[in-house]
Amino acid sequence: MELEQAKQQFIQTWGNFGTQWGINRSMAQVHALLIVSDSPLCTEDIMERLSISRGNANMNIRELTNWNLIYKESIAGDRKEYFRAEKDMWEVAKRIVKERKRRELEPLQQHLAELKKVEQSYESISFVATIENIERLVSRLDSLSGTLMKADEHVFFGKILNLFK
Amino acid sequence: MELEQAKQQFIQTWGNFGTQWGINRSMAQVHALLIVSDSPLCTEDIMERLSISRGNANMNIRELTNWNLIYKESIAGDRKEYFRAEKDMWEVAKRIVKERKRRELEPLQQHLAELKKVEQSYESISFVATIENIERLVSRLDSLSGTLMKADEHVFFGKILNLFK
DNA sequence: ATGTATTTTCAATTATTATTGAAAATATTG
DNA sequence: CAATATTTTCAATAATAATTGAAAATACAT
Repeated sequence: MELEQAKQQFIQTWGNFGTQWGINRSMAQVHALLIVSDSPLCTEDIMERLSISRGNANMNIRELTNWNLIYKESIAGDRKEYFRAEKDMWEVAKRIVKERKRRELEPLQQHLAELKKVEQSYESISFVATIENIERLVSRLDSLSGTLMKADEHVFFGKILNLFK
Repeated sequence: MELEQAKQQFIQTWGNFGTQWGINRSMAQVHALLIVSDSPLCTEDIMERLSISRGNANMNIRELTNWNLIYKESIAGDRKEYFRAEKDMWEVAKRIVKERKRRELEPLQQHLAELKKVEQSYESISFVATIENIERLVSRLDSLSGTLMKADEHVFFGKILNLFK
C-alpha cells in the first residue's frame, strides 16, 4: 500500500471509530488528518483534504481545540492559523478521558444525587439501592480516570500488569 | 419527588447519557426501565411505559439481550416473554466493556496491523511510528479491560487506589 | 481609517439514524 | 390441524444530527 492511501485509510477508520463513540465523523477525521500530517495544516488544507465545507472544518477545529487535542500554530509570514495535533496517543487518551469526565461523569453524578431525594417508602428502597449502586460505579470510574490522568504511562501499566499476574 | 417521577427521570437521564456514547436512546431507555423495575416486564409493558412502537421495543430488547444486559424470564401460565435486567451495575459495566472490546477494539487492531504494511520510505517512517503508538495504546486499553473483567470489584479498586496514594 | 484576508456564525439543506406499524413468520394451544 | 397469540421483519416515515455556504464579524496591514 502507498503512503497516501494508508493515511486516507487511517482517516476513514478513525472516523468510523469515532462515530461509534458519539464523536461526529468530521471531527474524528480532522483529528486523524492532523495526526498523520507531518506539517501543520490550515483550514483550507483541511477542507481540501477531507472535501468538507469551511463551516464544518472551522467548527470541528474549534471543538478539537476545546478538547485540547490540537493546537494553533503560527507560520512566520503567513497570517492564517495553522493546526497540529498532539501525537502522543497516550496523552490523547488522557485528554479525552479528562474531558468526558468533566462533561459527562460529573453531571451524571449530580443527577444521581438528585434522584436519591425521592420520598422514602417501602417501594423506593430498591430504587435508591440501585441508584447508589450506580453512584458507586460512577465514582469508581471517576477515581480510575483521575488515577489514569496523574499516572505515568509506563509506571501505571507496569504496576497494573504486575498486580494481576 | 415521587417514586414514579424519579424512575421516569432516571430513564430520561440514562437515555441521554447513552446517546453521548453511541447507544441509541430507546435502547438505553429500555435498559433503564428494566433496571428500575421490580418485576420482569413484557414487550407490551415496555411499549406502554416508554411510548414506543412494538418494532422498536422488540429490536432494542433483542440488542440488549445480545449485550447480555437483560435476560428472558418466563412467567408461569403466561405465554409472553418477560425480561429483567442485570442489576449489579459493576457486572453491567464489565459486560459493556467486554462487548465493546469485542466489537471495536479487536477490529481496530486488525485495521492498524494492515496499515503498517504501507510501503517503506523516508516519508512513511513517522506514519508507521504513529500507528505503532496507537497500537500500543489500544493494546493497553485491551489489557486494562481484560484485567477489569477478571478482577473482583472490591479487590480491584482497593489495589488501584492504594497504589497511587 | 480603508481595504483585504481570515474566521465565525447560523438558517437552510442534506444525510444519517431511529422509529413506526402493518404484514409475515413463528410459536403455542386446544 | 386450525385458530390464536406472540414475535419478528422491513419498507416507509419521522426525527435527529451533520453539513453547507454565503453573509457577518473580526483581525490585520498599509
